[in-house]
Amino acid sequence: MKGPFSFPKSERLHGKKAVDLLFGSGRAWLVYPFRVVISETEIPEGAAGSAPKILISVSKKIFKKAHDRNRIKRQIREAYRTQKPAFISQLSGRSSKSLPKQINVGFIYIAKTQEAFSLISAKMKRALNEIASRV
RNA sequence: AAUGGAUUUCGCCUUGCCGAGGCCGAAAGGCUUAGGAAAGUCCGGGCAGCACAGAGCACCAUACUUCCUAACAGGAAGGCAGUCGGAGGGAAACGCCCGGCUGACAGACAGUACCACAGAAAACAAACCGCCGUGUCCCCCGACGCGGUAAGGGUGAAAAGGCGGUGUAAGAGACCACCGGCCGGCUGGCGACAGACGGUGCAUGGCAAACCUUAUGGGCUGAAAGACCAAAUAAGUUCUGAAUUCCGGGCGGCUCGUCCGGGUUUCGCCUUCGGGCAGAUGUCAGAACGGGUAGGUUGAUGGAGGGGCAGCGUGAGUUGCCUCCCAGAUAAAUGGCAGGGCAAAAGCGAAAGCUUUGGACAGAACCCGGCUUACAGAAAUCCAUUUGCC
RNA sequence: CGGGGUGUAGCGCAGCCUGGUAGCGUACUAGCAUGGGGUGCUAGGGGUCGUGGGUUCAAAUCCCGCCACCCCGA
Repeated sequence: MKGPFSFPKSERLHGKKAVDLLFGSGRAWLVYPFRVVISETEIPEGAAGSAPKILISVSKKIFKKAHDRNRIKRQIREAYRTQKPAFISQLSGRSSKSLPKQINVGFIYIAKTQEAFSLISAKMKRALNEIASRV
C-alpha cells in the first residue's frame, strides 16, 4: 500500500535512450538553482503509468566529493517527494481532456555551493508550478 | 598528577512523522541496509577469458638475516649503521649501558662513465708556496740548476689511515705504542652477525634513487572480463563447400540404399542413347565485410569470513572446539525534516557554573590481504622526565 | 573502472633523458632618437621551478608520497 508521498524506483527516469531523448529534444529553462528539462512521450497502449518520471543530476565538476553530491541529490529528491501530490493534482486537472502523456522531467543542480533545504524546497515548488503550466 | 613519546581500540546516542533498496511471506507484516579509511588506485592474490614444447636474450620489479602468509614492494622478531635523550665514568676526546626514532641496508680490488668552481694535484697519484742537501754565479744576501721530501700553508663536499713519539739533512708506517682497517682459522648463533686470539705497516676515495653485476620473481588482458535470454543479424559485396536434380509409390537391414512412374534451367564436349564429364548461372549451407542491437538475467556477495574460549609461538601468526550470518545497489538504495541528550569548542567567571555554537575525515560499485593519504575527539596500556604524598 | 601526460617570470614556452650557470618571445620600468605618438636601439627589474620528503658535496633535473589540471579507452 503506497502512500501519496511515495517515490518508488519506477518513477525514476533511466536508460540511455530515455535520457538521450530528454536532453536531445526536451524543453529547458532556468529556475535557480535548477535547470529544468522536460519532454513528453506517448504512453504505449495498455500501460497505466501516469506519474511523471524524474531525473536528478549534480555536476561532478563542481562538487568533487561524492558525499556532497549525494546529499544535494537526496535533498532535491525529498523536496520533490513532499510536493508530489499537489503537482499530480495540478497536472491531472489540466490535461484530463487531452490525451494522457508520459512526462519526463530532469532537475540539474547548477549552483556552485550547497543551499539550505528550505530554499531548495521553495524553488522546487516554483519549478513544479511552471512545469504544470507549460505542459 | 602534569607534560612528552610509542602502540592499540573506538569514532555520537535517541524519539516522532514521511520515504528508498534487498530478503522472507498469499496477505497483513517481519528482518536488514553504508567505512576505518568505503578514498588514492600504489602493490599482491582469488576469479574469468585468451595463449602455451623446452631453453636463452630483452624488458619490468624486488634486495641485511630468519620467520609469517594464498601471495606481496606487506608484517613480526633480530642484526648492523646513524641520530636523539637519560644515568653513571672520565680533565677532555670518548667508548660502555638503557630507551626512543630513522635507514631503497646486496655488490665500487668485473668493467665503463662522472666528480662543476676552486686548487699544484680529483684517482694505474701529484709538487704551487714551502722544508732539506748540494752545484754554479769569488764570498754573504739572493738568483738559477740538480736531487730528496710530503711534516706545514692554502683550495675544496672530498687531498690518499688518525694521534703521539722514535728517527732524520729535512721527512716519511721507515720504526714503535694506542685507536681504526684488512686477512686467517677458532668459539657462540639456524642466520645476518658478534667475541676473543693470531697475523699484516696497511696509497688504491665518492657515486649503483648513473650505466651495470649477482640472486630471485613475472605469459597477456581485466567485471566495460566472461556466460545466457530477448531484440537484431535487412539490401549488397567477397570467399568456401554441397547436390547435380525434384515429386509420388513399393521393398529392405529405414538419417540410407534400390526399383517403378511422372516432372524438370541454359551452353560446350563425349556417348554403347540409359547417360557421363568440365565450368558458368541459379539454389542451399557456412564464414568475413557491411549493417543492426545498446534492454534484461547471471558473474555478485558464505568468505584466505567475523566473534569467543583453549593449546602452541618472544611475536607476526597458527591449530582445535563452540557460535554468528554481517549492504548487495545498477544514472545507482542505505535518506529528509523536527525535537531531546551526551562529548567538544568559544566567551564570561577565582571556582561552581552560565550563555552561544554543536560534531572530524568522508559514501560501497566483483571480492579479499596490505600500503599510502585525510581525520573533531574519546578511552586503555607501556616508557621517560618533573613535582607532590606515603 | 582502466591507461597516459603537464605544472618553470603577468602570459606563451625552452632547459630535465646526460645533476653544478635558470633562458627565449611578449608584457613592465628607465634612457636615447621624434615637435608628440608608434616603430627602432640600449640598459634594467621581476622566479617558493606545484607541494612534502629522500639520495648526493650539490636537485628545476634522479627516486618516493601528495595536490591541481588536461587527454584517451565503452
